[in-house]
Amino acid sequence: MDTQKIKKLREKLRILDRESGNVFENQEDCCGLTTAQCHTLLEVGERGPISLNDLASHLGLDTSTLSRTVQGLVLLGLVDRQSNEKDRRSIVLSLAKAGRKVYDAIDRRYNDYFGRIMDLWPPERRSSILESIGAFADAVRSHNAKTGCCGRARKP
Amino acid sequence: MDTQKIKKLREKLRILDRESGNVFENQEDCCGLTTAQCHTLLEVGERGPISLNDLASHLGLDTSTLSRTVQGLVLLGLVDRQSNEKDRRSIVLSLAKAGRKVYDAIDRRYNDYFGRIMDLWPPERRSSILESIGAFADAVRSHNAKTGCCGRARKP
DNA sequence: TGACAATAGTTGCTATATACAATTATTTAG
DNA sequence: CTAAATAATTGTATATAGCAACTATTGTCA
Repeated sequence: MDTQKIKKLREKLRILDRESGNVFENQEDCCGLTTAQCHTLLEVGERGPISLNDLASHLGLDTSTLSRTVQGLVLLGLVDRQSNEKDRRSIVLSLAKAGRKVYDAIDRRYNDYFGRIMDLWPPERRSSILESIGAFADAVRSHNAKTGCCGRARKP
Repeated sequence: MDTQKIKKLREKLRILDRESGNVFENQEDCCGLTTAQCHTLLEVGERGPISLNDLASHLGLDTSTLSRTVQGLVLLGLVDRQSNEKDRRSIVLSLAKAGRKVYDAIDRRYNDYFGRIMDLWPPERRSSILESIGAFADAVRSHNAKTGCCGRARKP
């Protein structure tokens, strides 16, 4: 494929990374949480109850890193950390009551933010954009998985 | 717009962020450079000669952060840092000869990587995906700029 | 079944990346 | 000409991350 187009794509991806990466990565919009805490809380909300190990895989993080981030959320009373009775090595993470509230607030803001952007286009255009981004993201992921190219979570 | 679709989009964006963010963010593929150095070198290659200030804006970084990253690249002999004779407060960054070589190597790998992904689809599909990602990235950027939503580079 | 391997999580250590505040040198404005 | 503004650097602090070592379990197989 034409190198110029690829370079253009790379530039757009950089823009997307910078611009959308920075959205809400500030304490006001993340309810006083740090970026890592915010991501972790959202992920627990979406996937919980979940073990630390599984969550680390989804986030592509080392368990040691996540362990500390979770520790912060537990101390803030936002996440519950219970021992799994079926396998007492493992723990079960879920949203605490206060965590649910914070999750909902952040979730709503994210939805508003991206909703407002998508509303810039007419409906068919929206679907096409959603579809393209989805296809591209999936392709990148499966390509990485196939080639073992990157991301420590799948290296070994 | 439908909340479910927005949440799906957010998930795809997270995947994209994690997967494509991690591409080449390892020393083997970045020729022994750190992530920040790698990004900076690429940006100097694309936009140089450029002042530290302007480069920091493009990267959305504080000048102090970039100053240190550039310092590393200068010490490695990859970037030239010259004083601007028109305004002696400012400096002019450009690729050194060795930096050009490293730039070319990294650039080629990025192009190969994304080229291989785009080649998964037939040509019309490719154009549509490129177009969608471009439009979305631009929309996010202009939305952020308009609302002053985020990114320290534009906060003041 | 009993030793040894594998797994889940935590903690110690270190490196990287980043921002804000203060400082220096220079330029621009009033 | 002095004062404000600007570009870069340096001092300091924090967040994020991974690897290695360790503990506590669970699983395996001889």
